[in-house]
Amino acid sequence: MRFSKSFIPTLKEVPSEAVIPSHILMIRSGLVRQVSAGIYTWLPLGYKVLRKIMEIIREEMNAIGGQEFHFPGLNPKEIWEQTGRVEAFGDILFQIKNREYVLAPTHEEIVAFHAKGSIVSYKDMPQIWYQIQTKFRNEPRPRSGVIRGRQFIMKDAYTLDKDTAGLDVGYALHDKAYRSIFDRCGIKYFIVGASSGAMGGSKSEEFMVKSSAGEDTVAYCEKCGYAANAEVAESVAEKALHHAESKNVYEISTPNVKSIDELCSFLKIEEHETAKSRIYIHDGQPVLVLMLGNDEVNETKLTSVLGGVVRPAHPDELKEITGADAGSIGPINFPHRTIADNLLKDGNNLYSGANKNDYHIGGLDLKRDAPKIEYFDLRTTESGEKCIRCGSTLEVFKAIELGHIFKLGTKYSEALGVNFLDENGKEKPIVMGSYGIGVDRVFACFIEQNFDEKGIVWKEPLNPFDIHLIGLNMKNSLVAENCERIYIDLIADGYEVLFDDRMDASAGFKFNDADLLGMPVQVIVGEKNLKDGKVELKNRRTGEKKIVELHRLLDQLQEPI
RNA sequence: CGGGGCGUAGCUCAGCCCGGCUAGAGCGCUUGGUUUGGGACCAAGAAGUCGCAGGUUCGAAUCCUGUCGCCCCGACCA
Repeated sequence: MRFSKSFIPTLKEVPSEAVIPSHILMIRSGLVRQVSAGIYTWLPLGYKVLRKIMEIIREEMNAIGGQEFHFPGLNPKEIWEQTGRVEAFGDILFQIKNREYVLAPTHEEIVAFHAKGSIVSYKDMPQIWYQIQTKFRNEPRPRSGVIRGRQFIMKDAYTLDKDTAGLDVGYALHDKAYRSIFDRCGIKYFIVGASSGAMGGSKSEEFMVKSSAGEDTVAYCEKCGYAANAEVAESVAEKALHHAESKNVYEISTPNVKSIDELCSFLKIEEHETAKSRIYIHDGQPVLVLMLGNDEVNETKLTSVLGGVVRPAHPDELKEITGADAGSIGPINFPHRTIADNLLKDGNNLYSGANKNDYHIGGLDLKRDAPKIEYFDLRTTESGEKCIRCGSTLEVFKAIELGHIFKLGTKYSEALGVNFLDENGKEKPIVMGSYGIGVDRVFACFIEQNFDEKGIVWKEPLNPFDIHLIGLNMKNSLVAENCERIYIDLIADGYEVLFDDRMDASAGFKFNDADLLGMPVQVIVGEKNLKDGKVELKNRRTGEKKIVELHRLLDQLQEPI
């Protein structure tokens, strides 16, 4: 493709609306343009890459027996009301003003609609139905470029099975297909077991990419692959000590000591010898939550342990409940329920608050002094702690969800009455699975993982072009003529070539555009080398250059630069 | 939805606090010329209802009120 005739609007300056690298580079290199918050146009070069991603997805979905559909984006609202999801999605669901339609944020309802009355026998299953299509969600806050948009492209697939054993098979096939898809796209990802949330259903896995632009926090072990959402992640951490000799409880005056840090430096003790108290209100009743040292309470774990509604106590409630302000609260003589983190079990000679302002206690023996205490895993996992599976070091970081596979079960088939007859002539609801991939996110994540200070660094197979042919000074007839011939030869040899044939752009301008656009190989044709019958090859990723004989160009391209 | 920031030429931004000639710069664009191995140079030029509406004032990009949009943090997130 000739650059001079292409719409590739590159930008020298960093667009003000973009913050993360992929977003900045997608705009600067003319791949996308924003139309409104969370709404983007894919420009030709970007759409070319997007099509490559979609084609990989298509191939892998077809390989597991998937059949491609094209479901409507516009859905009757009625069908969404039948599954209760108008309410479940709430404001996220776009609703059409002048007709009773909604813009589909996903397609379980429509799949169930088509299955109903058509998939009527156990002999009709299994089925794998999928599509690659635009989805609409009224996100309250779109962000990070195409990573979270109000309109985005999703590959969504659905399995229809007669029983859960069949569902297990379909789920495993998708797990395999997803690994192939992300592997082929050259993306570094990991897999997290997750809760299914508002989709309904049981088992699910998320395919994640590490990124500071991510919306989930996960704990990950590089060595064994253990990965979990930080809300549920477990780790091995050092327990509180149990000393042979248990001291008696004694009061210590600690004026103005409010935090564990201050307590440690005031008493010259280790964090590990202290027990921190936090007060929560659980269904209206106070609960003291005791943590070892400075460990943070994981409120998701706390909520799942307690059930019901849990919130931190307000500062003015603390005094009323404990007799002291935050910083001096402790478990001794606390008149309400007390729960503690597992790490504190059997701990003794601990320091904690005295429930009296400006006083702490020493010699706390939990078994002896707070016998009714209950122990649970309540702590927030932090980077550097040990993996519960292999003992290696865990890392905690932000991540982007690229794909999600669910075992839905019969939620939608029951709601919409999608039944079949089994081997015994008995009517049963179809068992469904649902599987999504954020196609634009694959694109953005690839860039997040493949760029440098000059621009994007594409690699096979997503690169929009194989070769960026740069003609320096196209007004020089020697350069122009040779470029034209090279361009034709490269295409004839099967390469996809972007030919920078612009007459008026200076050399430096072209070099910088080429680095920004990031094709894997640059073929640089200038008067200097051409006089000796040579051209230059540059490897975009390594920056390495090689001067080669023009007549040996095609051979040289076969070899690493 | 809570907190913060921004809206002036196609892009990046200055001017606004402290109201006052004809609203600026760089990049980009047009024309002509000179250049051509790392974002060239000279000359001439086109281009803005200062987001929108209302108000205060002799006078508003600038002050006030409202409104819309965009970005960031948080909440939310199949």
